[in-house]
Amino acid sequence: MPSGDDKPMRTAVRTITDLARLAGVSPGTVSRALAGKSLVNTQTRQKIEALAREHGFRPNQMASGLRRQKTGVIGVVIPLGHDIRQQISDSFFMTLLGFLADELTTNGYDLMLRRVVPETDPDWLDRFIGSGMIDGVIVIGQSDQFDRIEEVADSYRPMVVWGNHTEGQRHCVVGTDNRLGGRLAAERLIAAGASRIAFLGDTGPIEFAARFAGAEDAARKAGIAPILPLSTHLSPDRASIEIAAHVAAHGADLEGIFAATDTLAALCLTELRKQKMAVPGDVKVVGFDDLPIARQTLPALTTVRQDIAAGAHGLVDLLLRRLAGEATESLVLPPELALRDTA
Amino acid sequence: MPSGDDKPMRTAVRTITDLARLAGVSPGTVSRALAGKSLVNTQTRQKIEALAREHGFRPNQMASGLRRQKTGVIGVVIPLGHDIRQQISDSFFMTLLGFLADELTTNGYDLMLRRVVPETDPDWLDRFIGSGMIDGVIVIGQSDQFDRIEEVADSYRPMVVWGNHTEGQRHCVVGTDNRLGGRLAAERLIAAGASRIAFLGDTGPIEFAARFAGAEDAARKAGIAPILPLSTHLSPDRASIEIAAHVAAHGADLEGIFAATDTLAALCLTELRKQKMAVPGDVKVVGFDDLPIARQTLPALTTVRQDIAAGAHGLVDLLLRRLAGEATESLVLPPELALRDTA
DNA sequence: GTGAAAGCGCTAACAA
DNA sequence: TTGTTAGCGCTTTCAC
Repeated sequence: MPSGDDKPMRTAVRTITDLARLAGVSPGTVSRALAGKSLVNTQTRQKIEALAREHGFRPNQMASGLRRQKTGVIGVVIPLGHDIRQQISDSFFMTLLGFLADELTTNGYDLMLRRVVPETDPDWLDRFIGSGMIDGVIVIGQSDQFDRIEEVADSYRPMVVWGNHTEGQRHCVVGTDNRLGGRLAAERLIAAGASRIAFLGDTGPIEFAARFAGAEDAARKAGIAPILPLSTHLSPDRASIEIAAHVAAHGADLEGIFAATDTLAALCLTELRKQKMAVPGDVKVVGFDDLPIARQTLPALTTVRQDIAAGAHGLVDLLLRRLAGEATESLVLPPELALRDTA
Repeated sequence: MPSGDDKPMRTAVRTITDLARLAGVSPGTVSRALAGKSLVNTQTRQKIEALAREHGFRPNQMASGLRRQKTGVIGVVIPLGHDIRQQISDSFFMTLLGFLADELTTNGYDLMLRRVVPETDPDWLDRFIGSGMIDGVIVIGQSDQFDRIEEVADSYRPMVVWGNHTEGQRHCVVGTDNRLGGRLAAERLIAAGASRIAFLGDTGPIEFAARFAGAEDAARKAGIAPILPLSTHLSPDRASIEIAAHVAAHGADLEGIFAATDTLAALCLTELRKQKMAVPGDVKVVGFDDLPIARQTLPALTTVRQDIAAGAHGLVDLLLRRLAGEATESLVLPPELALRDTA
């Protein structure tokens, strides 16, 4: 390898002013040219673009943002409520995040991700919004922060939340009709012959509460015994232990289990197998979410599908509309039963 | 509800200057007070802090960033290579991302997430770095962009990459010793009695190539037949079909399968079951990653564990050091065999 | 310990 | 069509 420097040591072009000097025009013209404004001579524009490319120049987004009072960044925040650490690694949130990244990129926005623990930082939402770094915010999951979100929604428009829709709420939300989903799940269990049914999961979070309520609706309508709530945490480690105990205590009495998430359902199937209970023979199981894992459990899991891609699309679409000043309604997505082998 | 306005309509305090006026000091003093600098009178500081709290004021980060030439944001970029869309939702990347978010937050940084498709945007890395929005960048996965990353590393210091370490490379990388991991996997298969072994997955990506090479090392050392590479895509849909075909074509000849990822291993187990092959009786299987799913397959998956939390910690630690001007070595993490029931 | 003033890099009037 | 100019909100010398 010859020792010569191939690359000429050009003066670094770091600012629009540097580039202007090189092009023999004013900074304003460079700004206009690079921003694709119409009022620039084609030749001038081409010269500037060529120069920019040659020197790998890109306008500083912080400066541009400061001046234009917009950042081109959307904040995505995940409040970690009840179980501090588990939710984030929850496959559902992660999948949603992936779709969100795509949707935002497609619309020319960057994504700033923040995980917060409202209990230790009650100011989490205002802090994010007030940072001046984001043009709008998407909140993934209401956790136990419904009231805080409502308050903020009164004075801050560009916010959309993934979660449960409650009659009369003031913040714009996108989410599956959890109550209907819960009803579908329980109806399936009942149709498969179960009449002593349990709900597996914490009924505290509002989404789960709605799923539980939907199941109760179905039970009432069918005239069977009330749904038995069996509380668990969401982290796999704790949940496994809790599920084992629940199955040992109530397994013999149960004919159907409606798990609040597919993750819990999968753990439950493992536990039922360990305790020699046949699925769907002895007990039928229905999950919620339709994550990839639902196809791979044994037997394959019957579950309630949430359309995550549609959800992400809705979140971004509504947020952009609000950014444009539109007043938007919430979007409630219909769940759908994915019928497989456990019920 | 009474109709009166409880909240006094205060003049909005949006800038440090507004707050200065209220406090009867100069903007400079407010800046110093809020930044926690030592040279401010304690009384003045407290008055300013109280006022800031009362009005929910937070300094604008874009302005601060522009002035100080740093943003407090770290970019995390995921290049989507061979299979365009699948990798992101890959549970492994998502888990790593979760840990990264925590590590960065702990260190006072925000996280800007970007997914890029290098094929359609060859300039992906420079564009991100040049945006002026980030102080440093973490690249998750080398994909097929090894050379591009090497080039950039020559002139841009605050970058750390998750991926495979190659002798003599110039970019700072954190990752598992994939070759050693591959050797562990194959050695386990061999120890379990398999001597006709296949590698399931694309050997193109450098990480996977190293895993394959490690398995070949073990095969050579044990004097058994060379490892048979069975190529697949990573997206579950395509992979299922390909795996089904591979199993049908080669299943009878095989005693061991080393899958490039747990996700592929899980699909493979499903397929083997469908085609009535007993695991580990007829064929033994080892995965890679030790994702949560590995505990839930049937039989539970023997796999090679990557310590994702340690990886995230290393990435952030090295990046912060580089930001501080230190020259850092790459970090190669030791994989570990998680012995379960499939081999 | 505090104020005044300059300026980070960019954009958008307003002129020319 | 282009140049000039005045800031966006903040930090940081440099005086006092």
